[in-house]
Amino acid sequence: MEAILEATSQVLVDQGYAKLTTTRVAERAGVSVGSLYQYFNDKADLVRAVHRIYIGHAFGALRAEALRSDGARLRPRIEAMLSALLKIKSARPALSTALHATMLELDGPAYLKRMIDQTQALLRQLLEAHRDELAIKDLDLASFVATNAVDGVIGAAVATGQLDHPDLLEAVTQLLVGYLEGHAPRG
Amino acid sequence: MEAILEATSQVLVDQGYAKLTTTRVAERAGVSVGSLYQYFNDKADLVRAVHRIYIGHAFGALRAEALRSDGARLRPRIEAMLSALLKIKSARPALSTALHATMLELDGPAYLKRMIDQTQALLRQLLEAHRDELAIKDLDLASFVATNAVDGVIGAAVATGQLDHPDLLEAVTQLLVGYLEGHAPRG
DNA sequence: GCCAAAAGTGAAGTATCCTTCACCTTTCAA
DNA sequence: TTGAAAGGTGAAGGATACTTCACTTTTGGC
Repeated sequence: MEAILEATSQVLVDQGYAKLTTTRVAERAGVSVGSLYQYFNDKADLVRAVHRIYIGHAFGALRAEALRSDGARLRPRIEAMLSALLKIKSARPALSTALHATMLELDGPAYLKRMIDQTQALLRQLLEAHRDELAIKDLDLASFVATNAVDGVIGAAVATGQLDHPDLLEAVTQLLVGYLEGHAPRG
Repeated sequence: MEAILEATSQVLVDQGYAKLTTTRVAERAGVSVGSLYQYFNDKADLVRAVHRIYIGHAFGALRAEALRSDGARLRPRIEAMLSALLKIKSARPALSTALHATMLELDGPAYLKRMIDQTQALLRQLLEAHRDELAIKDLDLASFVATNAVDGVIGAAVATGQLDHPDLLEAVTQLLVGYLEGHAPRG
């Protein structure tokens, strides 16, 4: 089953979901087509499983980093979390892009909503812990904007193969912290 | 042909690319399947055409807004362009999301690269015109980050149906301007 | 009114693909 | 050793899709 999931990831990365067939996955996994259906209900289920694992991994790392840096100032905490995120994406850049595209196709906007809600909740918790350092009126809006801004930048960096740009981490950190700390003046 | 393109958009929005068949498109357009192939080479070509038109529309509006606001300060210019962008997305929110997902599936990361390059170039021009107001070392990095941050936030807003949030425009403007103007202090 | 070119039609050909299931192989407790 | 349960196999069924092309309809210049 491990082999099946790995095969799915590989086919997804270098053929795309449109060309991901049960036969191809089985072939690459070194098992027969029938075996796929022993573990997964159908083709979509297979991809969702890969995605679930990947996402669990990523969120786990982010949550862990949030805990580990508890007590520190906002900026270093955010930088640590962003650094963890970059590290995860760097491990298998193409996979995260391919999974994103596939889930978008499979579950449509509903998928995006789930992702956004989850990330937003994570960031909102962080912001609440640092509420006194900030002067944010609408925590929900702020975490929504911050979450998706980061996601946009990092997603683009992954897709264009610039994850290892030496100044990326600093730039994204600055984007986030600058927004969060500096958006009071206009209030 | 207009009808075919519109039918494609509609099917894409409420069925997704996986269920977009030539038969369905022809049906909704009120023509026969054969007619599709008189104007387009194949199914993918059809979707690409819709996308091309949509993107041309969007970039045209952005460029126009950039010209119209020539001479003004950076912040109002950016706000004007963002406002134009929000207006375009508001017109057919589901379409922009559906097209994005489909092109991602069709052309993979290559599609993203093209989009990013185009937007980045547009923003870079703007930044160069205001170089004296800013203290940016790496214009490329700055426009990359800014571009994709905005794209991430607005894309998420579209997908979650929050495009009409009253404070969205102000928040995104602040995100962008804050990043561009305020990222010197660390240099 | 005529006719050739352009536009339109849709049944049929060809190609995959997903999924099932009857059968085979391995595992392992008794 | 035995035999039943669990795991694995892959050919075949059933369904759907893309694309083509011989044929019909419309258009528009003369």
